[in-house]
This record gives sequence, structure tokens and C-alpha cells, in this order.
Amino acid sequence: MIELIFPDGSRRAFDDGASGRDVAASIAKSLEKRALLVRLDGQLLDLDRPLPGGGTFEILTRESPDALEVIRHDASHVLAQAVQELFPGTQVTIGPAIDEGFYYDFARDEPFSLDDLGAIEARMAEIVDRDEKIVREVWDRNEAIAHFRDIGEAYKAEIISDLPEDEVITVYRQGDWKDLCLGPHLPSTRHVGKAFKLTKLAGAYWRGDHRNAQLQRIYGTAWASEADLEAYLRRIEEAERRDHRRIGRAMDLFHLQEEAKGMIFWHPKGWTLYRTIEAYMRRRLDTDGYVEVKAPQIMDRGLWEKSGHWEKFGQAMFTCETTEGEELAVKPMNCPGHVQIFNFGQKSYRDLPLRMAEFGACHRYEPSGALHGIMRLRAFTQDDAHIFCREDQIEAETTKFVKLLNSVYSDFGLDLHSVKLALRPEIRAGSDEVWDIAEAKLDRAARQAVNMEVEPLPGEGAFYGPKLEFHLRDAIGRTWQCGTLQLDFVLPERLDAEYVAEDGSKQRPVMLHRAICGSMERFLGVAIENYAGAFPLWLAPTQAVVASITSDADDYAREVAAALKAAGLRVELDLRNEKINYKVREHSLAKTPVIAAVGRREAEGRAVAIRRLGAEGQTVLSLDEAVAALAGEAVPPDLARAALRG
RNA sequence: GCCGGCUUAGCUCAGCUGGUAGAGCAGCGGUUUUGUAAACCGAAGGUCACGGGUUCGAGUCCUGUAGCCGGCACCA
Repeated sequence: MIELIFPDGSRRAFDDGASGRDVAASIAKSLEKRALLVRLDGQLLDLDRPLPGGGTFEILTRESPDALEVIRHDASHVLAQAVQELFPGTQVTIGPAIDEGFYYDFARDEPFSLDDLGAIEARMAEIVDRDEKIVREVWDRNEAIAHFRDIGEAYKAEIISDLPEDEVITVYRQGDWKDLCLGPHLPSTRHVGKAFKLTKLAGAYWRGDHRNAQLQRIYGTAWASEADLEAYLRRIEEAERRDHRRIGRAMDLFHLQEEAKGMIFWHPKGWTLYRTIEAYMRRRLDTDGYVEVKAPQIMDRGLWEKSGHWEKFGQAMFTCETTEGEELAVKPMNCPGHVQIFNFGQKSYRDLPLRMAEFGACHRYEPSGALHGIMRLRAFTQDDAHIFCREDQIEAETTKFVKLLNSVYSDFGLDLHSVKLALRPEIRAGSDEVWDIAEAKLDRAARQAVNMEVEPLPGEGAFYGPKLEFHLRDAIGRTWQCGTLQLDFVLPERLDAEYVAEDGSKQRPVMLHRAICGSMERFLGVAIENYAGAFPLWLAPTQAVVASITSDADDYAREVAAALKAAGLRVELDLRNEKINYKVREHSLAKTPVIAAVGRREAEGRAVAIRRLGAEGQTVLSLDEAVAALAGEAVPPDLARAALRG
């Protein structure tokens, strides 16, 4: 007998060998019908699999988030079956569930075309209608390897060979089709439902390694219901309207062109936005005890060799040779320059922690395929800073930094998507003891400062130290690393950074590389998508347009614009010979936060009719009131807080 | 860099199976003086990304290159 503990706390005994289905049926026939999976002691199991023992027990139906993940996983199996039925000779590899859907990687000489997706979808629907039972089988390891090799599934055979010797090999069968898989799965293909859609084709390397063969990946999305699928598709469509590239063009912020791949031509409005953010960041750094510097844009190759970057990233650096035979490199990062400034003259322990900031313009020859709007560029500006400190100051500095970062993100209405800690890579500098301490310090400090999980990334740290990553999301849910804090025990050594300690001895400082925006451009891209171009007043490149209604009011309109401008607002004047309807529409589409319309009435009463973006109708205020109100609202959040504190 | 797709007027897009280009908006010139999301008229605007080929004839078919888009790989 086995004893099951149900979510309500009740306990019941069942015969050995009872399956989740038996349990569901014993409760209610209707529950058996709706049951898809069970959870036993936290582990998901197939509904028809005999329960291996007793424990806490739960029956999952379609509505459960865990069931949705299995629906997506099964959709990938149905996809694979459909592909193999339609395109014999195609090899299957792996096909997991992912956020919002699933994919499956196939090996096939001929590429799939977009047109194939329709046919594959239709076949998938057929397989769902066939309602094939999905059956779990346990296979002998060697037989499994031989079997998959015999039927030409080399990748599957390779996967099994690489599994640990004691791993139970399970194969799931649906109709004539089968796949090596850990499971669990739904009882039959009918339960996958029809709320799925194949979305895109892509290349993907076998096992994520570019030295391996490239497979063909088919992505799809799958949901528990048609309504959820439709909502998802609508959400994607909506998100595409927020795309920073589209908004950048529509709002005339910037452009990119072939002659300068991965580099931005900032237009007046975009550059105003950029400078507003830069000024804000500069104030935040200033109040947090940073000093700002500026190091050369191009420096001798020798310095990059000494820092170690030439060896590792030389291929990706822009270089030039002078007529006098010097070899120079455009800086791909700011740290070596900052160490030169640190090294100039003598530093005392009293100078530490020394927080040295620079809005550093960096150039890197990024692979062409990596470029993406203004998120991934070849020329970008880091809001970089290096904190030179003693080892015992690392934690406090990290906590201080994360606090600042959180405060900055919240001023832009951004939520951290995730925080990750990249741990020691295989090839690294420094002893294991040093890494132990370093990783623990960052982990502790980050956990203390952010109210969320810190996800470890084994093997992904920089060669010189562990790295905290702060990720934000773009409109369609792709995440971008923006903030970062990296501990470095190598560079101070390589570039001979020293300070004089209390006892008069020379000591090496530790260096913390840190950035909040990461790249100003990327941060701007994320901010554009976050606000969908409708910036709060303090950020909007054009904060207000003064629009005349008739030309009688032109002089007064000029006066209003001048008054707003004198109060520090970024104002445009629209005296064109157009109807007010036309002007309102145009400036609304341009996402101008405030339209101040003035006609004969306003001119006579020295008033303005204020219309706010997104609001219906307008409020008439006296000119003085309007200026005071808008000027107050346009104060950046950090200055507003400072004013509040007095 | 790799796989797939796309590239037609400033922008958004038409252009069927090959017969040398079309709309809306913007811009320009006029008319209109207008009350809160598109007034009216007119003229103009294109080496159909770039190069090569097939053909009597190519935006359309083939091929090479570039850029961009979606992924993958990369990201000091």
C-alpha cells in the first residue's frame, strides 16, 4: 500500500501500482477526464505511470502552469513527429519547452522554408486529432544506442551515449513515432490542443557550440486555450509597435546607415534625450561620491598588450598605424585608461575607495550578426566607473552600487528582470581561494541589496573575476544585460596599480568595474520601448509645443513659448497655417507630452489651453500658473527628491 | 561569423504566371485663419539595395555582394 497526502492535508491509502489516473478516478470521474499529470513529492509524473511510492500528491489539470510547460513540451514532440512524417530522413535532436512556447532542432540537408510551416502545422493538428496514446517505456542503454543508430538517428544515439551510466533511459511512444525523452508527458496527443502556432525558423548549433553542425530550429508558441494564444499574438503585435527602431524613426531620434554599421547618427531630438539621461546619471554619480574623468580614445598597442586585452580581444579592436610606425588601438573599454589616472602620482589608503567614472565611448568590432538596433553596436558609450578599493571594502561598495542601480532603474520605470552571478570560468587568473572569497562576497552583497533571486551562471565569469549581471527586458521580452559589477584582481597587478597602506607598505587595490546603464545606447533603447516613446515630462525631448489656433495669436504664442523656455522647458512653437485639429493630431502622434494651444481667447485672457498626451480635452490655466506647474513637473526625479529633503 | 528571410518614392506598402512602375501619408507651390487626433487644389518625386547573367524584353527568373530582420554563436 502507498499513502498519499492531498493538498488539503487529507491522507488516503492506495494499492501498490496505482497510477495517478486511478487516484483521480477514485475521486471523481470528471477529475479523471481533466487530469493531465500528477505531482508526487514535488516531482511531475505521467498520469498513467504507476506511482513509485507515497507522499504529497496533487493532480494537475490544464489550468496549472506546470501542465502548460508539459503541453509545450508535447507540442514540440508533435512538431517532431509531423516533420518526420512529412520529411522522411530528417533527424530529430532535442526539443524543449521554453518561455511562451517550444522549439525543436532538426538535422536535414535541405533547408525548411517558411511555406513548409503551414503544412507542418496542419499535420500537427492531424496528429492531435489522432489522439495517439503517449506511452512511457524504459529501455536498456546499449539497446537504445544501437536502436537509434540503426534507424539513422545519430544525434539521439549520441545523447544517450553521453548520459551517465546509471541514468534510466526512457522512450516515449506516440503512435508509430517515438522519442528519447525524460518526460513527463500528457496522456495522449489530444491534450496538446490546437492553441499552438509555429512562429519562426532559425539556425542553431548542435549543443550550442559553433564548431558543431548547424541544425534547423523551428520555434512555436503553445497555450492552454485559444484565448490565451490570441492574447499572446496580440501582445506580440502590440510589442512590435514599441520597437525602439520603429519609434526612433517615427520620433526622428536617430538613424543608422551602411557606411557606419553598428554606429548611431543621433538626430537633435534623440541627442537631447541622450544628454538628458547623461546629465541625470552624472548627478547620480556625483552625489554618490564618484569623480569623473576622461581618458584618451586611442592608445598604444603596448598598453593593451600589457592589460591582456590584445591577446584575448585584439581581433575585435579597431586599430591603426601611423606614418611614424606607431600601432594604436581605439579603446574597446575604459579600464586601462583609468588605471593610468590612478597610477599618476601616489595614492594613499585614505583615497580609497576611489570611484572613478567616465562616459567612455568604446568601439568594438562586433560580429555582424550580433548587431541589433541601438542595443548592440560597434560604437557605444559605457556609463563606466572603476572603484579602486581594499578587499574589505568590496562588499560595502557592491551593496552601495546595487542600491544606486535600483534607484536609477526605478526612476525610469524599469523593473529588473533578473540578477545573475557569473562564476569562475575554466581559464582564469587567481587561486581558487581568492575566487571562493570573491564569489561569496558578490553573492552576499547582491542578495542583501536586491529583493530577488540571484541566478548563478557557472563558468561564465570573466577571466579576471566574477561578475554580477543586471538584466532588463525589451518590448518583446528579450532580455538585455545593462548593469554589471565585476570584481577584478588581475588588472591592478598587470598595470601596477598601488597605494600606500597605513603601515607605509605598498599594496594592490582591488578593482570593481561597474556600469548601471551598461551602454547609454542600449539603456536608451530599453527606455524607449518601456515608455513606448511616451516619455515622462522630464525626459521628453520636446516637452511642450505651443500651437497657435489663428495667426492673430502668433505674437502671444511666441510670448508663451518664451516664458516656458525661460522656465527651463524644451519648447517648440507651431505657428503653421494649419487647423488646430491637425496640429493636435501631429504632436500627439509625435508623443509630445504637452500641447499648449493659444487662440484669440487665450491671448485676450493671457491664458493657455493645456492638453496632455493621452488625455481627452484640455484645461485652461493662466500663463503664470501653466509655467509654474509645467516647470515643477519637469524637474528630474533625483532633483525633485533632493528638493523635498530640503 | 553561421542558418533562414527581407530590400520598390522621405515613410507605410501595391505591383498576378517576365511586356521597362502605382497608392496613401510626408515634403514642395497655392487657396484656406482655422477651437483640440487628418481642410482643399496642384505640380513634383523611383538607375525597383548594388553587380553579373538568362531573355527580343527583368522590379518579376538565376547568380554574386552588401545592409537589415529573426534566431544561433559571440559579448572584455
